[in-house]
Amino acid sequence: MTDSAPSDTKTSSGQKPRRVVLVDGSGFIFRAFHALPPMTSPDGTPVNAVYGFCTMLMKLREDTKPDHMAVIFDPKGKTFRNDFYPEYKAHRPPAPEELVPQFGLIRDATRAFNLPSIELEGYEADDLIATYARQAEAEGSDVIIVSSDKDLMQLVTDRVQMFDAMKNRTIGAAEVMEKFGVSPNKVIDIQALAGDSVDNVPGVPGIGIKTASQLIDEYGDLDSLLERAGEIKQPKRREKLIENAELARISRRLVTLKTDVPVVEQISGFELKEPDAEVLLSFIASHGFKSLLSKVKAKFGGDIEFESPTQPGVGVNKINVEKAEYELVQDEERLRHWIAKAEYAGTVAVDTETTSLDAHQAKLVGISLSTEPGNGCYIPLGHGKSAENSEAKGTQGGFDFGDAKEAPAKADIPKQIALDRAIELIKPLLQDTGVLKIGQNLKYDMIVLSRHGIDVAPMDDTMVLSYVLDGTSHGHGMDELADLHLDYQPIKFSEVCGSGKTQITFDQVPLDKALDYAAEDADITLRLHRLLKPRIAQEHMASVYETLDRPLVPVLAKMERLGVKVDTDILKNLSDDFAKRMAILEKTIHEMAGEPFNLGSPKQLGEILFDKMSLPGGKKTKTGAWQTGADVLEGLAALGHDLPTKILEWRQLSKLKSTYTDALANHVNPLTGRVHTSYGQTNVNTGRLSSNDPNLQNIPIRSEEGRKIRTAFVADKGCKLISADYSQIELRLLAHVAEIDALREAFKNGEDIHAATASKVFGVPIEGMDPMVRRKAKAINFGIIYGISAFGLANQLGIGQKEAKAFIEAYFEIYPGIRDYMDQAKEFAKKHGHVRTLFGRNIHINGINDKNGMRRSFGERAAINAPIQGGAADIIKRAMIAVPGALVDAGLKTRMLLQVHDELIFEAPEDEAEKAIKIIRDVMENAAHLSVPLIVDAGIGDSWADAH
DNA sequence: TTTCTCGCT
DNA sequence: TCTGTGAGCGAGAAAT
Repeated sequence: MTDSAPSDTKTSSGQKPRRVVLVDGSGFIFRAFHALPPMTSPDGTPVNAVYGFCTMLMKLREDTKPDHMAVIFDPKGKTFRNDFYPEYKAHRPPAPEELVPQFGLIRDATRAFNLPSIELEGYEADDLIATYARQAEAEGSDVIIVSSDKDLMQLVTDRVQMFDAMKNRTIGAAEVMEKFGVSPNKVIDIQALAGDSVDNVPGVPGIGIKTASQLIDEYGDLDSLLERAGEIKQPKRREKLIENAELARISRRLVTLKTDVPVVEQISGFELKEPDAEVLLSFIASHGFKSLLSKVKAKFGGDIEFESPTQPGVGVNKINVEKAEYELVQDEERLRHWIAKAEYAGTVAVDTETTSLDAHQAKLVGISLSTEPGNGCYIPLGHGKSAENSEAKGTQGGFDFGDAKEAPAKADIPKQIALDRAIELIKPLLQDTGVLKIGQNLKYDMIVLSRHGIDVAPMDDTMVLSYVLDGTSHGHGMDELADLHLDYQPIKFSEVCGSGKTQITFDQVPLDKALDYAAEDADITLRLHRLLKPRIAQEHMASVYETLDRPLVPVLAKMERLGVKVDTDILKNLSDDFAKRMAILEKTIHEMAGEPFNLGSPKQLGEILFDKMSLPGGKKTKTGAWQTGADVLEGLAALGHDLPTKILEWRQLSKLKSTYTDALANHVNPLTGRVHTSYGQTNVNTGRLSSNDPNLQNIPIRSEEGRKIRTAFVADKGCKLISADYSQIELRLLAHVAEIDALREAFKNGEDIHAATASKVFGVPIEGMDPMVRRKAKAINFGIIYGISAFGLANQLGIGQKEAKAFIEAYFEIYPGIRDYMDQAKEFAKKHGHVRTLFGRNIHINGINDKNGMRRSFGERAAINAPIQGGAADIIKRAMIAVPGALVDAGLKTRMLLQVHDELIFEAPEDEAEKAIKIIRDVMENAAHLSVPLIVDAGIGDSWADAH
């Protein structure tokens, strides 16, 4: 190399030696992270360590004037040291969450500076540095190792120095002597004796650095010391050394850096190059390093300004969907390649393909990944017969399968990695705290994967991101988001699997078609993430996303996975009972009507009531049919007509039977014997959750008959159900938000809030109050939250509109702040198009500026209600995120199963239920600190009916 | 697929 | 003065 070297690289031939700078990238990022205050880039990613790294590189180039320079990183995973000492570095806690995304960025930064970014699987950065340092030294170069890691001090020589970039301090032989009390070439012996608790190097117990340096001073080196250990005068020390000689030798192997790593890149390739100004500036600008930008411009030229902040809104800043390249992964080697790629990128979009929309029964058919827009892979895992490549299948089309002998099953199954093996390989990636997993509705995939023992973390969900940003102004399905943001129409599921009767499951899809569809999903998810995530910070939604909706995803996944036990015998008995009574009612009604008709048909019923029987008060719906709602029928019943009364009874039973007792039994999962609802996190405008398949948020409670359904929701054997619900949370929130002193006082004093209101509005004492009076006040209290009108209240209470209007006026007099609050809410909504909850969630209000008066007042009522309902939803979300951890911390096995807007349901082992209830109540009541107390009512029982 | 009705908070 | 008249959901069945 010396002969062929270009003349401008100086060799040891008397001229100034060339200077090689080796940067310990992994060591630096940890120190910079802890040393520098938190910073975030415009997209909300934490970047303090990356910033520190960039300034350091700039400064280093200036100060050290290297001829060659490289940045060296620790690879992911175990190293050769773990092969002979598995405990090595085993106690390291996972990296802080804010540091995780920076691992990838720091490599990006290195490349942006046009510096080699070096790492090698199986070897620590320290070993690579050692190898390069020794090579460079042998070639007569000077070496500067940019690190302050004491493990590298063994490398210091005349030609090799260390440099602590954060303290701006050079470390030479003198500094090593100061630290270890010996010269650099004896550092290994000291470390072998003293050990290192951080890296979990054992050393010899009872011997620290001081003793070690004394001993090495006296005996020369470790081998001599161990050989002559018997000569040591202090009995304890002598024993320890003799006993632990082997431990010392292992420790020496652990701390000795490898100087003969089979490196791929050569030092000659580290020759310092000027960075591409445009690449570097765009990297720096995109991460918001303003002060660096001007420095870089001054040094390297270039002319890039900060991009003006993207206008919030839909359809801007589209990423064009360029030609994509997708790979079908069918063997372990390619899977390993993709896993490494994802580890290196630090972010990966993940999507699973399965056989069912029910995550609790779906069979995992394949996984797709994407690390960059335009790339992606699909890993088939459970494709079966007829899932051959569609072309191959086409050539088989001529065969008469009916006559042919059945081919061996294996021949029909396409080549794919065994499911268990693939899970084993991909699990570390999906659980790696250093790699962000991105999904679209990732909750589904998390449930499927959790059934294979994988807990996906950390994660981002593009569906949730979209919801936090845009509310329900549009849907958040992937096809819709792709169309909206990328102007691209992805392959539809129905194009791959068909629809209706001929629909096939994904395991029957030919691999080439499956690849196009599945890899595209991951690719698009990744692209959407790149568009949506930056908006979170720009639009100041970081708090809502980071502290509420994102951490809720794994919580919901867990709840759905657990499900709730339902006693199907109880349901069956109820069904039978309802059916009998319905049959009797049906007969009676047909007799009364004089002809048989379909009781379930509002149309036929309306014709019977109003055309045939000519009952009064008939009103028509906008489609021209008679209205037959409960209110209409109740009105007729009040006039003394029997038939409507019977219809109402029948309807109640019919509803309970079809919607609950029959339907619920069909939702019991045969594998778990429990019912697993699915929570919709992005369906409700105000921030509430919704529940579907089945909806467990509308299980009857108000009527005696309906309440029986809740007896079928039971605790597992040896367990109890706990129900904990917030008392009057929305009224309390109103009192807090609108600053209604009188209301706040009543809550602080623990008064019956409806009685208190009645007492003030109607001027009667609380003692001995007429229940009717309290009922009126209760109706007003609730009505107010929704922006009630005199008409509505009159209807509700069955009083005249004038009277109702007087009540409302009186109410506003008593609580004057309420009117102000309502006006402010409306005004805010008119101005911004949305309102905001206490916790920063924006709720879009449709029609607030509509010309149509009806639509506008609809919007106005929404503006009044949304901050209250949404604020309550935020509070219970905070509780849901905190409660499971609090229960675990208390050593309890109690688990959260269900949420019903202001109520949480838990399943607790019988003997810990009382303890659990205390913790649950405490966390829920402290989920927010308002100017009124939050109160939680909780109960224990064998069924939901008992616990409530 | 849409409409009506009704269950919950 | 008159509209139509507290909020937010999901599900089943009939009608289209």
